This record gives sequence, structure tokens and C-alpha cells, in this order.
Amino acid sequence: MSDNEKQKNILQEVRQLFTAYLEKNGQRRTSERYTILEEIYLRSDHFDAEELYVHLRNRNFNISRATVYNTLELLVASDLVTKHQFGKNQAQFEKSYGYKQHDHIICIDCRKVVEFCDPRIQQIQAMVGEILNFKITHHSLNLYGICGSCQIKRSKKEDAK
Amino acid sequence: MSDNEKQKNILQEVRQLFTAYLEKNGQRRTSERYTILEEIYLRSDHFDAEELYVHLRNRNFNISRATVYNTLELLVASDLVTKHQFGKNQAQFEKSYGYKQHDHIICIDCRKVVEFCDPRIQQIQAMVGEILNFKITHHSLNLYGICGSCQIKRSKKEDAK
DNA sequence: ATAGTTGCAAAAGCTTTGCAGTATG
DNA sequence: CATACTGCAAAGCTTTTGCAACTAT
Repeated sequence: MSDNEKQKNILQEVRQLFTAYLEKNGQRRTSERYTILEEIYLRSDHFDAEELYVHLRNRNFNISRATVYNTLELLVASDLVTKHQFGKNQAQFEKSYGYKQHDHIICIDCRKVVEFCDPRIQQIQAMVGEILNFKITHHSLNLYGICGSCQIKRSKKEDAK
Repeated sequence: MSDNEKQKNILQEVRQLFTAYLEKNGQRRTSERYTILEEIYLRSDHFDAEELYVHLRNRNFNISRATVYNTLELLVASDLVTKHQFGKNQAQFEKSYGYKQHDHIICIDCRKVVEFCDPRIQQIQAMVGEILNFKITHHSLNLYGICGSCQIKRSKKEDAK
């Protein structure tokens, strides 16, 4: 199956999942909501609400900020989108269906975000949840540091002194 | 040594550390900055900028929000205070000197925050940093779920149906 | 003396809300 | 056809900034 076909499959699946969620929760299936879902799943990695809003305007969809925020909330609630706070006061979002669980490492200089996986986190999550009697639904692990290219930039600055 | 004496010791130590930081970075040692440092170290756990500001006003310190924010930034930079984003759009802070490294588990119902430690996180941090060539400075691991008492509340709601 | 800090208030930036009109079930 | 949803603009909150007064060095 080609990558293109895979993407079409995923799109179809998330549409179905979203429909199921909306029906189950007595919410209407509006064209705006499906447009937003699709734009997110056609797009790449991480984005914020404003970026998504501008992106939709550029594509000539007349969808307001209010609807973008409203729909993002629904998508987070339906587990199709994940919300992150990478230390700024602006939430970042990411499609989550069809992606394996992962965490993030963030460059504190250039704000680049890289993903990584480590199975031990699941174990920690399970163990800590049991000890403290929490029913854990999700987690967020962010590592912060300086990426390779920013390390080089910094050492050049040092040399210049 | 009594707890009271321990706290006095810690206060003295953080004041010295803060002084060292300010001197090293050519910043002035103002009374406002030390007042804020002390209030944070006399206070308990987690707080946000506004809480701290109100707390200071209540104690008849005439310190502005601007100074609170400015000083919090210095304290974070000097590693005496840690900044968190627990999913809301408001940063939370916490004193960090004299406390062993820990992470947080947050109840998504009542927003209660509990601390926990797991040495494996340090290992993950070191390993991932090496693989991805990041110089890691810090991390943030948050587990989200439902705490014991909120689990009971939820099951009572179910029963009521 | 003089540049960094402060308090105040205004501004900025992200997100939510109120309202009148629209479209879904 | 009832009412949830939408777009728009205004309001709400947290955080930042501009400025005149102040003060640590």
C-alpha cells in the first residue's frame, strides 16, 4: 500500500471515529468540524490554534477562531488530537490517530521539537498510578535542552569573544 | 536539628545562592527580589504569579506584578524556582532548592497535584539526549488521571443514575 | 552620577463568550 | 422547526511593555 493510500485510509478512519464521537455525545456533524479534522490530518506535526486558523483562511475556508477552538476541544476529547504545553503560554496540537505513542524533546534555543519513544515510560506510568491510586489516562514527558546545531552556534559565539 | 532550624538554614542558603547569581550576572540586589524569594521559600508547594502577587499585597508588601514576573524569571534562571505548565494557560511555580528531583501526577477532575520520584527518568533523559545529540538541561514528566477520591465521586454519580 | 529597577497602567497575546443569524437532526 | 452551531467582535485573563520616579552601586 502506498503512503498516499495509507493517508487516505487514515483520513477515512478518523472521519468515522469523529462521527461516532459526535453521535455518541449528541453533537452535530457540521462541515466546519470535518474540514478542520481533515486539515489537521493532511498537515504535518505540531501547530497552534492560530496557525490552523490562518491556514484555513488561506485555503479559503470561512471558519472563525471560535469554531477552531471549539472543534479542537472536541478533537482532543475524542482522542484524535493531542494538546501540548511546551513551556510557552500557547497550546500546541498534534494529530494522534495512527501514530505510536511518543514523547518530545524541545530545544530551548530554537524551539525545535523532536519526537522519541521509550517503553520505560509506560512502566513508570503504570507503577506510579498503582502506588498513588490514580487511574492514569495519559502523560506528557518533555525533555528540554540544546540541540546539536544550537550547540554549534553557542560555541561559535564563545569563540568570537 | 528541628524543622524550623532546617528551614532557616535553607532560607540562608538560597539567599546566598541568589546573591551569587545576581552578582555574577550584574543584576542589582533589591529588597523586592529578596522579599519575593523569601515568601516563596516560606510558602508551600505550587503557586501561580497572581497568587504570589496577592499574597505579597496581603502581607503589606508594595510589590507590583511587573516585579513579581521579573523576579520569577530570575529565580527560574538561577535554578531556585521551577516553572511548570500543568495544561492550563497559567504557569505554576515551585521552590526547587533543598528538594530532591521529582515529577508530578495531576488529577484531571480536581486538579490536585502529587509529587513522585522515579530514578528511571534520569536514565531515559541521559540516553535520549545522547542519541539525539541534545544537551539536556531539565525535563518535565506529568502523569494525568483521576485520583482516588474523584474515582469514588464518579462511581457515586454512576450509582445515582 | 548613572544605569538598572520599580510601580503603575496600558498594551499585547491567547482564548472564551455573547449575540444574531444559520443549518442540522 | 427547535436548537445547537457558526462567524464576528467584544471581553477576559495572563503576561509583557513603556515610562517617570527611584535607588543600588
